[in-house]
Amino acid sequence: MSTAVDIAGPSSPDQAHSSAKIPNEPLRPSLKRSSHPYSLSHYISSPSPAVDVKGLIQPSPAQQRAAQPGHTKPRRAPSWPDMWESPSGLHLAHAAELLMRAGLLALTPTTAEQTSLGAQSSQPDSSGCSTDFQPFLGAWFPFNPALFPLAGFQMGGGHWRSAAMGAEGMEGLVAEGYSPSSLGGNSGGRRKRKRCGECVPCRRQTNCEQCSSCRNRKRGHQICKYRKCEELKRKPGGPGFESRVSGFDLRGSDFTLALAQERSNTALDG
DNA sequence: GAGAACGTAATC
DNA sequence: GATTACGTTCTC
Repeated sequence: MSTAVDIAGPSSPDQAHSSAKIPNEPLRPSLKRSSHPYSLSHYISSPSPAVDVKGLIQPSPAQQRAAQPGHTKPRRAPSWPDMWESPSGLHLAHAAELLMRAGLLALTPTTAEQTSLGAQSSQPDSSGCSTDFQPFLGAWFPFNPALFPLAGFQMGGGHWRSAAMGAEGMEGLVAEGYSPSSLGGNSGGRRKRKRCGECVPCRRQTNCEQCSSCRNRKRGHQICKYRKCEELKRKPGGPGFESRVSGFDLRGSDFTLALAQERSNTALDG
């Protein structure tokens, strides 16, 4: 079992079976083929000396039970979906907090970051929207750009930019999930979007095997409902489509609530 | 409108 | 060629 931090949740033999074709990474190989030289584990493998990240970022007890041998069915605890797999994104908040505690996420940008990000993220995009996560975490939250290329994307002026593609003019379309090949225009009109790789469902590594999509995979040809990319759920050009990137669908949601709760717990612990 | 079924693009 | 999964159509 890998000791690398598993952002998307638990893994177990049965889950390995249930997602036989799902790699450890939550992303499809095409996204995995980023030009970025490091994996997530690379950034997490050198935790700050004061905090044991592996100890902090662990599956829930229910997941630990599920990961134990002998479980033949991914039967979940009554609390399912738990924090790690909650479609609401709570686990993202938790992970962010944990990373911050571990010093893996800076609360304030370094000078270099400010400089580089000032040239990228802080620039308003065409819609006048700048990328800033401060409202969501109560502090400047850089969403360390080094992490984004893991999915082949990186932040850029409020749009996702394909790091692998590097086609500036395509970033808007890439943000909408269109693959470069699908943008060729000679594919007969059928354009398949790709998973963003960054939303909560995309980060899930395992199929629930219980939703209708999982149960009916042969006929349905659909990905697990809990792994269905939030971006792909939206229709291109549909309402709210333009805000999907900067907001991560967490604006005003239980994301900040979870953070507040976590901080409250921390204060109590401390 | 939601979910199921199907066609098929994309990938391995 | 097999598999996965997005997009569309159909059914309720």
